[in-house]
Amino acid sequence: MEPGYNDVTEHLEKHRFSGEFKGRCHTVNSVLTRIGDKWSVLTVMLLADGPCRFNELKRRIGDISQRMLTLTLRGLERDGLVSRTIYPTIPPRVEYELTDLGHSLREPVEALGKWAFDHHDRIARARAVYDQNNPET
Amino acid sequence: MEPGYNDVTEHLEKHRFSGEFKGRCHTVNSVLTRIGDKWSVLTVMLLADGPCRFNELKRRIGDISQRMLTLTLRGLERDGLVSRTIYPTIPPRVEYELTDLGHSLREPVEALGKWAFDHHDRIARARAVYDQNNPET
DNA sequence: CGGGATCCTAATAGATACTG
DNA sequence: CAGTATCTATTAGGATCCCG
Repeated sequence: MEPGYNDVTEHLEKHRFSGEFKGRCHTVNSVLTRIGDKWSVLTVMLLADGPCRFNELKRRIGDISQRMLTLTLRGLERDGLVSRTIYPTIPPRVEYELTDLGHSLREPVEALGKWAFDHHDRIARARAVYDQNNPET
Repeated sequence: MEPGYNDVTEHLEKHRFSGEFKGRCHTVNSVLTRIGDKWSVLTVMLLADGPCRFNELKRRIGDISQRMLTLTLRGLERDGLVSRTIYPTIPPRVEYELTDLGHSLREPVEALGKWAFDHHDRIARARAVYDQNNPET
């Protein structure tokens, strides 16, 4: 499992009794950390269209390395968001597909996506102002 | 701006015309990457209660280092999600507070939080199953 | 085609010490 | 109190080669 997966459960155990609110936040946080990595959300969104093979997915994402796509898919599979089906043909054919759990993630993620889209210009402006007032190192 | 902020705008520029859908995804992604870091969401959630001083925030979060809290707050401030007010008393007093933009982020984040909370047991089980079937390296 | 294994770099987190 | 500076450990991510 090489590059460290920060474990939701462990994190939960550690913080569950340190206050309901904070507990909830750490749960949110662990999920955000999980799907907030560089490729997970994009992958989930692309898989929303339907099942997809490894290399097709790779092409559609475009600038992802083979390694990261593999790791991303393994992570999503481990969390039960994506299923992996092997067709033992020659050449081999492997299809990835969103599970129900994976599909259920779309709604909140798209809500956040909408927020991002609605406000990204405002964020960009805020950054410009900030950078203006805080000269480069 | 030391530890690299992956720049929303730049990312947007690069991907805006490579398809509306993918463009949207990259936008979502950049926002997720931003707020998906280890502390941002937790910080925003705690600030939702009202203004808070640096060290009080640090205490409430508990296991954050001074450095990371500073970096997190700077990032949030730069994105216009948090305001920083200095009261030039002795000792100095600095209050952080959510801006309107920051407050508007709460809704989608809480939606995701709810999802996380509703499904984290299912995710944990999925992981257990996966790890069962995929013995440790 | 769909990866696994390996090597390498860059980004990020934490610890510690110091400062106005 | 509210940071900055510095140093180190850990992680994420890319490149490359290989294999069934």
